[in-house]
Amino acid sequence: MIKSVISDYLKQNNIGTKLEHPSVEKFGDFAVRGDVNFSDLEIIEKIDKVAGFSNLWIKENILIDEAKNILNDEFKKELGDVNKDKKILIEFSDQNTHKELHVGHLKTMVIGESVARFFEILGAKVFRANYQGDIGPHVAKAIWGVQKLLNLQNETIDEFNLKSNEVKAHFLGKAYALGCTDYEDNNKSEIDEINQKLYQKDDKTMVVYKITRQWSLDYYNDFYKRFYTKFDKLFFESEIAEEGKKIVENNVGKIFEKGEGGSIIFDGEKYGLHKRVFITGVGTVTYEGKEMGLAQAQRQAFEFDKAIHVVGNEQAGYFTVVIKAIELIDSWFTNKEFHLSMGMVNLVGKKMSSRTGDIVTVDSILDETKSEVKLLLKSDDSNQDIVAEVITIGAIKFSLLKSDPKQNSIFDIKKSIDLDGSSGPYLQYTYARCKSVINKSSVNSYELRVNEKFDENELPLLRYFYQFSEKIVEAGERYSPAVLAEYLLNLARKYNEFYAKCRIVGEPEEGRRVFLTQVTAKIIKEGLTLLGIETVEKM
RNA sequence: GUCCUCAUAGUUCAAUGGAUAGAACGAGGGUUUCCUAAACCCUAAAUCCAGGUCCGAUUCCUGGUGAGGACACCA
Repeated sequence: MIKSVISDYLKQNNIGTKLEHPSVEKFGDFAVRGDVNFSDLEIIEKIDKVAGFSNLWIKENILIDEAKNILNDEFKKELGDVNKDKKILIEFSDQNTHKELHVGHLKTMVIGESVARFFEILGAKVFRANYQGDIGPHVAKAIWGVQKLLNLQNETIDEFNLKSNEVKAHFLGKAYALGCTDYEDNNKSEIDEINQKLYQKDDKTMVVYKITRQWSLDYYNDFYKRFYTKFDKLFFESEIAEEGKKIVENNVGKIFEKGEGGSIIFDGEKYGLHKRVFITGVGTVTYEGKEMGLAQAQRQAFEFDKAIHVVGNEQAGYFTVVIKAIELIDSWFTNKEFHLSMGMVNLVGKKMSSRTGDIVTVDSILDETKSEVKLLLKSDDSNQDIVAEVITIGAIKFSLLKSDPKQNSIFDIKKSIDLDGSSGPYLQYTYARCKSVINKSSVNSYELRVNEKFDENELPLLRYFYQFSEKIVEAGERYSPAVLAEYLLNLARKYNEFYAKCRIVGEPEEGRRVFLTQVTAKIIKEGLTLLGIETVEKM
């Protein structure tokens, strides 16, 4: 009974599973595990789910149509309806001016950009926002350090200002580290004074502040370009601080309350969370307080349906409290604010810290990876530098995207970025290989016959294509580009396997096989684009 | 101390209650008169421990153990 119901169901839906497993009992063209024992309906659901994920066996005609849809971009139309008319604000926010960029920041930038692209292909209107800390003690420390270092070098800030973005940024990083070590030892009061002056907009301090702030911004801008990210708007702490403070003050007695020493706090404990200080006893607004202003500023810039804050998971507790406060102040924000909690990037054995200098700077990764890529390049490439750059960025981005963003990851400085195996270059290489085959073949487009038979080497590849759309949707729903990254790797492996076994050009099967190659190339290119990675035609 | 994550081959990661736990790196062995060897093929190698729920648990629950993080004037 069960068997016939399932069998009919599977046949109707053109679904079946592989037959080879020892624990399956055969019947007709289809199979199911032998030891099942629940109602017909339940088992159909289960099988459907299992079959939907792997070993799916759909009639070839359906598969061929799917593949054709990919080639002529039809699949994009369907995807565009998934999040149609949704407005998503994505905030990249763990950078501070006056500090150096490290791998952790890179992860935010790379994942944020990719998630943005997923929402775009799924039909949403996306607004990329960048939120940076350009005021506060860390800035004071850096400024203090800059002044000290310039004195030592006998150089004025205007002279130094003529140097390259990179030099200035590293100098600033060094100055910040110096400020940090000295803060603990003996110059606490001096640095605190600078911090006060920053908030009071003291003229002399502001001169140095403005110049050094620009150093950071210019430097970051270079990276945004190199990593194919651009922002619709930059939000700065210094600009929203006042508004945030006002909002907090206006809600004292309602949402906020007086804490110890004249501070203003939010008592999250009423909601099962914890208490946090929004305005300090001295009257300066904290990060939490500023967030109240940021929410409003972001709403003003873009009336979003959802705001996604791409920030490390160490901020998870912080965000639950802050989001609660935002929602209580203005119910418009209810269920719109979302913290995309990302795992941290740690160094082998220790935590990364820009205070102690235990960081892997973005420059060092770029330089090291690029020089390694250049060693692998064939010498007859005319535009070597462009190719090397695309592969370098691809390798770095992919290494950050290939695992679930929520997981913490470990970065090993000694083991540089992967260039083979499960890597960006592996995909780029497979793409270039496909292009090479396509160029060698005289077949441009091949009209597949009705009931065209694909042989045993071709079929595994054909069966893989239809999953492309599904994986994009899944990756979007889970905020996990890794889902697609994994799929692309598997597809590329399938293709390379096929390539190793079958000749394409000049064979009787050339038409079909070029078709498969074209679809593979198309998926890899579109897929990599979603990950924010470019391809090269030759490598 | 309270709370939150997490624990899978030597290493880095997959597996959203289903079939034989899947890759990559590293280790060992092999493939190029032939469309790109950044590739392909073969071998060895893993679910932290103890209970529970279920026909079925890496996945859910409880308790251990271990790692990371957050817990009032930092950002």
